[in-house]
Amino acid sequence: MHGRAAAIHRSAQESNGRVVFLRRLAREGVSVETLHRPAHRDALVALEGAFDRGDMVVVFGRCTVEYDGRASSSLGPGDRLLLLKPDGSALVHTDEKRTPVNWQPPGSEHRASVRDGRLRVQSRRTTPEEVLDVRFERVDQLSAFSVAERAELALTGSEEDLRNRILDDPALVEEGFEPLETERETMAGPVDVFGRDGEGRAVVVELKRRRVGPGAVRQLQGYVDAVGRETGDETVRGVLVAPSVTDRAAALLDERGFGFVALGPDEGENGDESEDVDPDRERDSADD
Amino acid sequence: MHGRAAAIHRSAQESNGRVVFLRRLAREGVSVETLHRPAHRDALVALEGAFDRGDMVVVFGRCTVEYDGRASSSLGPGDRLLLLKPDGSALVHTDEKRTPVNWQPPGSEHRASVRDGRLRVQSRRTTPEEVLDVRFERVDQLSAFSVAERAELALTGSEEDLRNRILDDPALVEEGFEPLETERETMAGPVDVFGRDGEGRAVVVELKRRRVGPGAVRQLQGYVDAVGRETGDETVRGVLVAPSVTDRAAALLDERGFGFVALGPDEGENGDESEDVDPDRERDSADD
DNA sequence: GTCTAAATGTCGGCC
DNA sequence: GGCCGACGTTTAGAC
Repeated sequence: MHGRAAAIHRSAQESNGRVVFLRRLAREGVSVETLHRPAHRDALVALEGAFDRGDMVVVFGRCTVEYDGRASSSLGPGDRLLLLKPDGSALVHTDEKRTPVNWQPPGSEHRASVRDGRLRVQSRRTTPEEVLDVRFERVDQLSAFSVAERAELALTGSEEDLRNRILDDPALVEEGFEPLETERETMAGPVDVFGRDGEGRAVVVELKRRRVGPGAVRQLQGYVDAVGRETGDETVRGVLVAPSVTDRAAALLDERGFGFVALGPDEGENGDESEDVDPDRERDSADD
Repeated sequence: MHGRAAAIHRSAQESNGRVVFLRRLAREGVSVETLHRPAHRDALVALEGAFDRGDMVVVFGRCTVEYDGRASSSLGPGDRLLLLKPDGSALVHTDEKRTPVNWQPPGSEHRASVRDGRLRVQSRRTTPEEVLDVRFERVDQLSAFSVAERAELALTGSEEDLRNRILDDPALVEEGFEPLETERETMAGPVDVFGRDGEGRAVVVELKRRRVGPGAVRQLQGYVDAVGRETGDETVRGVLVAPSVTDRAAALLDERGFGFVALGPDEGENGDESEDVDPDRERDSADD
């Protein structure tokens, strides 16, 4: 469409003897442009056009990948899918795993070139300085997608939902609990919910949306210690709120004298027995 | 190519009046099959063929996404790219961010169907039970890629590299340090490096490949406490090894009397002044 | 920008 | 399969 697409058409015809397919659709604001088995030069022109238009680009082919930045990596030749987003993200996917084998975060700058008979896509960013280099020896397909319509993701079941649940009904933590502050700052970091119990003692509440291990207890311990030091109060209590705990976490909670409340972010989850439950009772007991 | 492709061709011709493009290439073990603006039934047949062959699939179009499992989410209509992998992974990408807006981990099972005039791709897994539902109102393009060649990723700059660096030259931690055990188990979790200093005192070393905050100090504290309790030794020392620390982390290290060694996983990184550096000196000092 | 912790985190390793 | 911590984590929110 307009100057860019024309340029791609022209290049396609110039591609000496190789079969190049190009299709561009524009309907309801969405357009797709695809090259099959393009010559590198044609792929290059198409890429530059897609970058200019702010398209999402998919390149599939045989390539190598080099990365250098926070760490360094090298990936030998193989078939991969490269996804380039207009926000500067780059993802290199193999046929396995949810996580890309290599990537570049949003804000990076993509550049394409042809060198040594290869299509090269470079993505660079700063702070920290990082470079991703994808060299295609063969491009099987290149597609540019124009993204017209968006929508917001609505997600439930987060830690924030758990917090709201507790602020709505503080008795879920324990009878008489009064929340005073969320994200209360301490030297060890922010406390999820800070409040007082029925007898006026300070209570640090740490929330987790899912089953927790020793890390959550360390976190709670760190906050309890920090509040203790910073207020001079030696009687600060700690309570962990989570759907469940591992054995080790339960033992640590016990050792430190922390409370545990079995509660998840969703309505349907173990919200009933909130009376300062001994963590041992929450685990699968041998006698049931 | 062979039965499957033929079936798609046939279906394509049956697609009443709609323009459908199909291309299948097979060279050097790689093949690509693409439908442009397919009717949902054609897309369905192509998807099933791709699942059978173990192809990587990309679907771009206007869709809604529902997810229910560890959390729940809903995503209104919009243009997205769906990537389906033969290992059961599913990724829904918008034109922003490195992280997919919705996904399903490896091991899930993908099923495609046509319902209510929409192409529906469902991905389900168990343990935990999770479902992803992508409903396409319009498919702009569907591509199936056969992945033939793979290669292993070689990455350097990890925490393991840092550990090896220290095991090679324990004096980097401090003069006289003797490593005795890695991944030493404690109730609070495994200690990166456990050893003794020149005076025979137990030393817990926590390694981090990058700049650390309070979390790393809490981790170290948890291990030091655990080793202290489990051995009855009150004199256990803690040392954090990382390229640098935040102010809060430095203050916590100081408070707990832990040591800090400025060292990263790579050769070129601050490996020189390893003599039990006061964390304060590692931070940007007001007077330089 | 840095800092701090959440995340449908994902992933690997060990049990 | 659960548990545990690393990860080029990424991302959001606060300062």
